[in-house]
Amino acid sequence: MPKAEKILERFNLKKTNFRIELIELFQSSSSSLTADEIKQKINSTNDKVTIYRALTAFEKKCLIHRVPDKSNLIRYALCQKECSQTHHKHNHAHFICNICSKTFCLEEIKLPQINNTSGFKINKTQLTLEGSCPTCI
Amino acid sequence: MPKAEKILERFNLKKTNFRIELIELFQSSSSSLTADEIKQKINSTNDKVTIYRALTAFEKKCLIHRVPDKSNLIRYALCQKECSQTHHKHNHAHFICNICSKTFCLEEIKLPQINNTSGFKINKTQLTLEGSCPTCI
DNA sequence: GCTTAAACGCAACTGGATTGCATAAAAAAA
DNA sequence: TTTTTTTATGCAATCCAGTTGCGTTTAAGC
Repeated sequence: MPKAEKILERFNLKKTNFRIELIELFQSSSSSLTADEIKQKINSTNDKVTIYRALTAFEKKCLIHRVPDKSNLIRYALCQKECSQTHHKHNHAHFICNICSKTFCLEEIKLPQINNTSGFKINKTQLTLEGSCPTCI
Repeated sequence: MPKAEKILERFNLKKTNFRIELIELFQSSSSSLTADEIKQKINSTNDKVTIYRALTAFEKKCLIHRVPDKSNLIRYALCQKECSQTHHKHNHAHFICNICSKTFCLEEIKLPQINNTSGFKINKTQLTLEGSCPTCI
């Protein structure tokens, strides 16, 4: 796994302490994160605005991607290597735990191939599973 | 299709003008609805709180179900006959139009069968497609 | 070191959704 | 029909995740 500093460099982002910590947090997390969870886990004195802006910047560079959330929160997970700086390419399912509400990327479950149907032009497919995660089972 | 009054009766809900109109609106809508869209389409003088509470009541009775939304709004669509008063049973995909932002239920696209995987217990599967709907294509 | 563009922090704001509580209206009971 | 009970409604206030403006700080390139 590439060092956080290297990643920021590659994406032309400044290496601030907070952003380095943020990338490391994503790398060490098995599940996705909300702004609030980030604030708690990093235990940062940073303003929430800083968190939101970092997330927006990371998303724009295709470093992280939004994942579904039960309570309609904005939730992010680290992207795979396949994602370029301009295009997200995800072909995996997402899992939402109904007990702890965390969201996980299930790389091993690939998306089904759905073709255009009755006037609908399909550009993107998303598969979201719900249940209990390994820790809550 | 059952009359709105009959439905309210069956679910032990009072037959108020607003709730009758609301059910009829859902029945005549090809796509799902947000609280705001409902207010505009019914052109009601009703307070937004009344709309939210009606939606919550309908959802509890399994008369409507939540569907995904791009902007994290709460969005509902009418349930199928298979839904009992206590359990939702949906096996169809949802489609989000990236142009008009409406969400549609695609009854003809069935959900793939996904089995439990590496410690995750799967209770529910959701398939969300994105692209352009027939009107926006 | 100096410059500049990106990142940050504070405060105020936005907007969808929720809560409390008093009132109105529908359904049930008398 | 009248009374009682239960449910639905309306208004006001509130909540809270997320955003915007703007002045300040800091990293990085010269």
